[in-house]
Amino acid sequence: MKAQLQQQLSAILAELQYPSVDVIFDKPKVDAHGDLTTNVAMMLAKAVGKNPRQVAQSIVEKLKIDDSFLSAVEIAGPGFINFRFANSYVVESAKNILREHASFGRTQAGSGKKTNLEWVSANPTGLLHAGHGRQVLLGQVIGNLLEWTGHEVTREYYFNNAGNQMRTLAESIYSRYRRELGDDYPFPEEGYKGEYIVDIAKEIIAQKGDSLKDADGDRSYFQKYGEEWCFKRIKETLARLNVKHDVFYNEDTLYSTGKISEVIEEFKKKDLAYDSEGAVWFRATKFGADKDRVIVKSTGEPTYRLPDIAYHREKFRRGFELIVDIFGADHIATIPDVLNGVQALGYDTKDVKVIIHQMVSFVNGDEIVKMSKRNAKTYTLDDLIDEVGVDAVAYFFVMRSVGTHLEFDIALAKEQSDKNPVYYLQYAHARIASILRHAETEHINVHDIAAMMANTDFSLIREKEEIDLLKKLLEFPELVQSCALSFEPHRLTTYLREVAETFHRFYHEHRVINDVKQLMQARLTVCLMTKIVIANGCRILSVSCPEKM
RNA sequence: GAUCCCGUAGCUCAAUUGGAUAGAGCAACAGCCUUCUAAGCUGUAGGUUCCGCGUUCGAUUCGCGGCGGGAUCACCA
Repeated sequence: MKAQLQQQLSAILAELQYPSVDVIFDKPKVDAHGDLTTNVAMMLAKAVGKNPRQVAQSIVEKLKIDDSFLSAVEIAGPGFINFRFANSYVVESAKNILREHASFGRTQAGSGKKTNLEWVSANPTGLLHAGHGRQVLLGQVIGNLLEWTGHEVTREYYFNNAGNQMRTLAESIYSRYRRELGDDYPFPEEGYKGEYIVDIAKEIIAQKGDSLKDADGDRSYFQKYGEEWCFKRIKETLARLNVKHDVFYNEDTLYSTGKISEVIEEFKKKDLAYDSEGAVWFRATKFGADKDRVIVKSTGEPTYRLPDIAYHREKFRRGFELIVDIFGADHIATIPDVLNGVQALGYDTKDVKVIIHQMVSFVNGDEIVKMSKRNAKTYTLDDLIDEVGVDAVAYFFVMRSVGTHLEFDIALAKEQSDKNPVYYLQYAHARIASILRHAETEHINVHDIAAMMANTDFSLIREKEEIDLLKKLLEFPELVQSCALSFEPHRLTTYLREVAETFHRFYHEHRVINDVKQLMQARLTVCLMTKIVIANGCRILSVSCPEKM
């Protein structure tokens, strides 16, 4: 429809010898302005030397409209041309929802682009805390959106099980181990204070007793044990949220295969790196940074920048055409260095999309929930899931745009009432399911979609609330596409809320189960279409949609 | 001090990526259940979109300058 109109309008512009401009359609906010609007007349007004409404008039006069598609074309406001869909067009289009059902909303906008999505990537030195939830769910939903738009997505988790942090982990466990055995052993200055360290130490005692007491500085057992313990827990937490990574990429492979030294040499050859004070420096100032950055410490160990750069290069080498990273705002400083490094190696950074989300704060009603790391008792993501449930966690973490700080109200999230937006959405789905169950007692097989289509007289779908609802449902594929391409999953929650709202209004105005068999059938079909869209949307959101509440 | 993000109704946030009368949810007030799920619906009230200047037919959106909040500025990741 859009494409057709676009073509026709472009032809008219040419015929009128107006300069050619892109004909773009928007969906007006206000119902009175129709279903599609274009601002071409305003764009042209100046060049043509006429006022926008006159320009619009001249265009509309040439327009041939097919009234099975459009019921009205109007010039409005400063010079908008507004189009209103005919009901028959809306209803006809809506049949696609039934035809495609579980795939309705999928498009090929990504045209099979090989995409690497990296997120979570927490090192196995501890548990995921509640704040990690935002990243976990953002990545999950963005991954789903990319799949729904035809990207070929590899979900990846990058981790480092060597270096400082892991040594600290081992040292922390060892210290707790000795203390649990009754020794007065010092706890490392920057050690991990969480109580899970004590749990790990106790497990080791249960298995090995005090046999590791005099390890003579060798902490490898503790490190390995700690790493495996933490990773197991992290994966379990992710699994509760249905998050599953395809690849766990170990930073160490970058060393063992020589990718790190390769980058250093290449940088030096290009005069992008130099030795000084016993360290190797990256000429970040060449890319506008305020000072150069160390990439290899005087101890010989690289800083995080170097492996990050090598890692991104490997992503390109592995054939990915789109590379998506999700980071919290606390990592913001590292991004320019990595991008500059990758660019210096000859790759186009426009194929790297870095999504930075702002931090999360937790409140419980009026009370601020602290999750200080100094505190031994941290609030973990598991704790949060236990408290509010998987669905609320999934929904709440993506319902705000990534650029804003997210305030997560635990009291609201666990409230099973209309205040809670998750329940509002799920309730709409359950309500429809309930209606469909009633239909089955009327001997209508609502699961046989082909039969539903065949038995429905679509011309009976004509109430305003029904048409409004179908229009809303028909926005779904384009919305999914737009959310995916702009990496803005929160807009999906906004949309689904509107769907639920539009459905409730329809439900309130029109009785579905009624004595007029044909009318009932038509309305059941509308219900089924709505159910399909809500279910598909929920699947993208990783939120369940219950048949009963 | 520098860099990045944010500033919209009492609170939490949207706003189709520059469009028309800035919208939802909570909270407040007033209505609607003998009938498919009231976890719902309808209505009322609530605004100098932080301030100023600019760009243009048109700015919450873009640019510049302030003010306020957050994050980051390691030979930690």
